[in-house]
Amino acid sequence: MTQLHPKATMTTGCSVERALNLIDGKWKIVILHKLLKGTLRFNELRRQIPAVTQRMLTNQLRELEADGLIIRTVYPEVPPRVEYSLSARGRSLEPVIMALKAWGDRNLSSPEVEAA
Amino acid sequence: MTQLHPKATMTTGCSVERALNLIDGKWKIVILHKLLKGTLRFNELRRQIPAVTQRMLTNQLRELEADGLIIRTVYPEVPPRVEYSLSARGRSLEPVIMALKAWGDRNLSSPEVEAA
DNA sequence: CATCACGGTATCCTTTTCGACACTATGTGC
DNA sequence: GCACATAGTGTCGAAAAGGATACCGTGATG
Repeated sequence: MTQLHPKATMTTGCSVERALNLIDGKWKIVILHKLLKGTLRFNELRRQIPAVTQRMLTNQLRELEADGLIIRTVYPEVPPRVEYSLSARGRSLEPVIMALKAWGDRNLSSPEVEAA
Repeated sequence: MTQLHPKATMTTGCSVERALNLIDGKWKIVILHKLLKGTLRFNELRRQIPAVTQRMLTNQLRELEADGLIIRTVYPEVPPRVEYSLSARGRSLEPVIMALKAWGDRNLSSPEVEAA
């Protein structure tokens, strides 16, 4: 409540511009996409997105959490268990993510086709 | 033909990741969004997106052109006239852009609501 | 006792991004 | 003659993003 949106404080530009501010960063959409299929633990995400480094993953997850798009649940166990899941707001991005994925599938899935 | 995708050469990750590679950059989606409404000249774009600098706008437009998302038409007149319009590929991003805009409108248009 | 897994931090460093500013050529208007 | 508009380019430098690596505490495992 006290300060929900570190990145969403801008008021300039159209809603497109402001929305982009929430999902910039190389990995955010990818993370959200993975979480669409269900809750994942930190290292499960790491394994699903091999190209992301630990620091980056932490970083992006913290920003997503700060923006209210995901929920971070810490289980005070040993070894520690931390689960990430989409918030309602995060889940509401599903149409965007799926539209992007559909576009990627249509336009990028077979590069040799467009080279032909 | 010879080398269409400077940014699309990556093959790693899912289609979502690869699609993101084409539309990263702060302004690309915004530019595409403006162009959805019709052809625009360079300075018209600048005026519609006041926050972008001239160098950045040029830069992003060149990348969009190189990725085959927009078409740049130069009219050899004086003063020079250059028009930018969406290619078919660029226009195919419309669902993504509109989904993002819809989301932004729903989630970001009135920040005070979510603070309540 | 050493190692591993978990979920991170902290630090350093390189790369990329991006803004500010100056500059270009040409024709028109003042 | 000077400024303005068009559509940029070039250079500089600051800032941010992002990668590599090392480290943390704990409990189980070997």
